[in-house]
Amino acid sequence: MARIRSQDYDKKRQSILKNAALLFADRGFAGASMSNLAIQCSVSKATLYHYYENKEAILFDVLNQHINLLVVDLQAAELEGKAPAKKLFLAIDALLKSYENADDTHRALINDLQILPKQDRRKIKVGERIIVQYFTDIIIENKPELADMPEKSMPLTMSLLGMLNWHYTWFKQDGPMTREAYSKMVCDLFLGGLNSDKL
Amino acid sequence: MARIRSQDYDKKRQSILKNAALLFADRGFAGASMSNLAIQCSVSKATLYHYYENKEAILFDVLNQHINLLVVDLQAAELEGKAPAKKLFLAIDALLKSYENADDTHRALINDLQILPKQDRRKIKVGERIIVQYFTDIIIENKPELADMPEKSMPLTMSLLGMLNWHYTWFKQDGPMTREAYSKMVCDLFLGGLNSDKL
DNA sequence: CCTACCGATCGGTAGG
DNA sequence: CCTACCGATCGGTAGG
Repeated sequence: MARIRSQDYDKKRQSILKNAALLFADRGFAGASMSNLAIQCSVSKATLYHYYENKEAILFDVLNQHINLLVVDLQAAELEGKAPAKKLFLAIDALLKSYENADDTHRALINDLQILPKQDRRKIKVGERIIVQYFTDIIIENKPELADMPEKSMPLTMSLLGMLNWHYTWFKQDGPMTREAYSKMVCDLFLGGLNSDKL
Repeated sequence: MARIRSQDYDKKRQSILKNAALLFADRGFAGASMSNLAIQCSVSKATLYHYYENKEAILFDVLNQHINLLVVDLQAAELEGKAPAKKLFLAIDALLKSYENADDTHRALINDLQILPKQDRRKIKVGERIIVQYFTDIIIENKPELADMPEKSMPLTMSLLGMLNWHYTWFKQDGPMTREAYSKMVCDLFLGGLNSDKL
């Protein structure tokens, strides 16, 4: 017999995730209690345990869905046949757009990933590595001689990702610069530096 | 009557701070208990409350000492009379060197600053703003027309600080690139981009 | 600076 | 006999 699930099972699960990400980002994993989360979700604590085995499983799902969405959004960028510089801009912009409205989950990833047991942490890191490789490949397309210099291409990739991953700490939605304008600035800054004679 | 302090009062206080930073970075502020900390410091829990009024006061001191040291180390860099590009390199290198052995406090700053009450948070942010201004001034020295364009210089400064503040997530002490070599790479990358015709 | 505790709240689970 | 929950409370531990 097929098991029957509540009509809004997925909707409720997503609501738990959304609220958990907010709480984890706000107070940290340990500081966010299951009671807090239950109230935030307008369900009983027991209901949370119906959807998730324990608190850690919620954190894992928050981080896993976040990293999966980033990968999907990046791979949805249509780079095929574009010039290398254009590809870099599109990739940067796709990542920044994916970060939009995901500040909470981004914070949770940065702050709380290490709390997960090794096994789970490794699964998240697989997604992170895909993103790093994605950008490394585009950077190498822009400067082919880096292909055989991982000791240079790695720090360069991490520098680029540093700019993008730090963005949430200072960017204001209603500031003087749009997300897309910042994508362009980062792309120009990075490529300008990459192609200067010093590097 | 003057109160008498234990001979090693300051030494013990620093030991508490050092261990607290480690615990906060490892488990987050809420996840690090005063009991954990007492054991880590080989003192009783009551002793901790002899040195600090409460748990938040320890966090504040960790973050405050960290940010103060960063400011001091930056201001100790001898920039006087150096060329603008050289100044940028020296400032970047001073910050990265100051981060050395301070990964825990850096993590605590990123993850747990928001937990402090507004008043305390503001005190820490004063130090952060000094550092941002310090780099902005040097960037403007390297590209004077940015002086009247804060809507451009601000994102540029934050991009540079993003690279530096993200460094701890991937840098390995025994990796192929030294801290100083990375300072040089970041400096060349940033100045190369800044002086390219696109920006 | 210690042991011995407190009010409260933690993550998780019982019966129905 | 199932699922999807609820009110109440478990044994331990938190900050103080």
